[in-house]
Amino acid sequence: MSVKIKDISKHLGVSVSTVSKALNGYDDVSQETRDLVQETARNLGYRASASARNLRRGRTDKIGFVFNNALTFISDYFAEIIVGATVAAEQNDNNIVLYTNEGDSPDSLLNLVQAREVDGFILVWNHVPKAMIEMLLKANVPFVVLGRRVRHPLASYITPDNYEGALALMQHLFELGHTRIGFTTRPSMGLTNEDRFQAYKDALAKAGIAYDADLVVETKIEPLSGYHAMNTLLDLQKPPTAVFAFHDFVAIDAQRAALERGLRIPEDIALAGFDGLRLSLFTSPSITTVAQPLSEIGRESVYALLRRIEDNSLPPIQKTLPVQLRPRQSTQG
Amino acid sequence: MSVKIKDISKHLGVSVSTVSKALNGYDDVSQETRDLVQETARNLGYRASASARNLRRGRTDKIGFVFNNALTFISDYFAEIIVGATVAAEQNDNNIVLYTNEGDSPDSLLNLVQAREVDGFILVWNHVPKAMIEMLLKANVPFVVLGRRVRHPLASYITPDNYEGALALMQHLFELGHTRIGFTTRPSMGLTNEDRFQAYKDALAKAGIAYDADLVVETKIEPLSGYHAMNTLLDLQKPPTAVFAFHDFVAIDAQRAALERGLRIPEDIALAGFDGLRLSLFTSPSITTVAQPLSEIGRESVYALLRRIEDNSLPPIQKTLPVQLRPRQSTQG
DNA sequence: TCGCTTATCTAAATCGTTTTCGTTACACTA
DNA sequence: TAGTGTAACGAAAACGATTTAGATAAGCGA
Repeated sequence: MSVKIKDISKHLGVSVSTVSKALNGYDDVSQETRDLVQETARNLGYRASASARNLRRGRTDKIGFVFNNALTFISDYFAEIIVGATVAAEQNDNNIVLYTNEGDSPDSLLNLVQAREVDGFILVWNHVPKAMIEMLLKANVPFVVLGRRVRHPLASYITPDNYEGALALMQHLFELGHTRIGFTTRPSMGLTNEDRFQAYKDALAKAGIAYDADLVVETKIEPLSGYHAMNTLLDLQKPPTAVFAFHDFVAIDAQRAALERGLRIPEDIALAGFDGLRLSLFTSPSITTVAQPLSEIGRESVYALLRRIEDNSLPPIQKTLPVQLRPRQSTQG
Repeated sequence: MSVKIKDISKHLGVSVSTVSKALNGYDDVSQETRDLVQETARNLGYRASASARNLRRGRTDKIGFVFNNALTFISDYFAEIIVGATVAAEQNDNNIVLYTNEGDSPDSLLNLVQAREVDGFILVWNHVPKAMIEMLLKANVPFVVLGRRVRHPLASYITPDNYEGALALMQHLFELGHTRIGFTTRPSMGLTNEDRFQAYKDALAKAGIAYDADLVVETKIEPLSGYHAMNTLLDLQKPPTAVFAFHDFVAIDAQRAALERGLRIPEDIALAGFDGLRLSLFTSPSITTVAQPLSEIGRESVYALLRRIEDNSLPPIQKTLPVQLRPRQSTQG
């Protein structure tokens, strides 16, 4: 059996309360006994039982990380964020507990909330339903939405700057002389898509280029959606000279479509993605993209959540982190 | 405040013990009250407090997943395994808690053990020091090493079949007519490297080809190691016609070195990697590799660990999962 | 009717901490 | 000298479940 507080108490002939206080930094214990307690605790290899401690303190020092397991697909995203979050949590004496949540069922999350296995949640989903946000707020559960903006004024989130990133990307394409630029949307991605799309339109307007609805193609979350989108664009009477794909996987698919038609990239058609997945660096040509600060997003989400756990009545934390344009061969040659 | 067992008890006018038993499937409670209890539990939204339950039962229903955060680098590996593990854990009413363990310090792991925050550990490291294995065995902590073989007869592990995979890869190269095959080793990877290397040598022997030490180059875990290795091999007086890289990242680096020299792949030099990272599919040419059953490895590790948690005195579980050759352009054209 | 078994329930101990509220002893002040 | 303040400690009550050991009542056979 493992060593308990009682063992230290007996070993030293002091009460358990004194031992506990000595270990937890209370000030009504003499320096002498404090040292003694800490030393024997170390010698005996004592570590407080997490369950007992949690039960009494009403805190678990654990953070729930709820993800939609479709994320495996974009493994860079998942891995870097989660590692960033884990490290940040550990530095604050917390740990991350993983939960998958398939089908966005509010019930299952509600369960987690009520079991109080964790002090709060980081939600990593493509789309967080409004009903879920309302439910979490009503239940007064600390939570942070990671990786996407949420429209609710009371919800906390940490998001990459999709708008500015897309703007920078458009600027990059303008500088290379493109005026006819295609865009692949993905409406199912909610505000992430909306922000990138809005930046696309705003950039055009600011550059004095008329918006052409023909140049905007919708893609779904499925293999080859980028492939088809690119073909649609190239089949236009007046095809674009550059394509801004909603994200890197779409871009990779789109690239294949263009190459199969014998087009040269970027000479015949330039191409850019978004998110900064490592994949986009290894394609040939490598694909221009906008990199998200993944590990920082993970870290900041943990910080934000910890603050909310500290005091959930504070105003929500809504943070937009800067992204970085990565010009590569697919636009620059 | 959340609803407790006492609330149900008061609500129905029965004792807390009856409620607890009704919920936990004891047989000394009538069907009638059992139904009643379960229904009100549902209505009131009751979920047992994890800490209280854990404290009393001496189990946490949580599995520690201890990883070396260098794993971010091979994000496919990390993401797929961890998602597989999480799903498997959830299906068995368990959850995964993440721990990073930098510097292989035995102390920090010992701490985790003693805090009994989890019922057991899955270790995901490049190299698990023998001292750590001994320590865990001595402390009688259930654990499973994931992704690599361990020499200790009492340690449990789940590993891909590195030997058979490498053998299949060599066979593939032989069939394509190669007899002069380079190999990049990575001694720091312990048995994983050893198994792949041994298969390389055994395959040569079986094919009646003399082993040539010049064709074996050592690489380290650092960027460009594959690049340098390939250059070394190509600088030989009699360079190989094919190179088997220890793993996909090395292969990607190696590929770049060959392409920069103006060589054609696979005509001038064929190339293969190992592990089946998605990256190797998107390079140009795509790289032949041996795919690990990642999500299965995660899942099986959880199963194995749960069985050890059930009874840690059983003989260790040592499982080798089949891998799959993925022939691609870098060998076949 | 008595005793025995069985079915159902309850009281109370327990898990290992933290934390509140006393208690003691001693020094110091007026 | 009585009173007061303070430093250091301890007893005991939580925290919210599970589980053991008893209690009660009903059912049944003799």
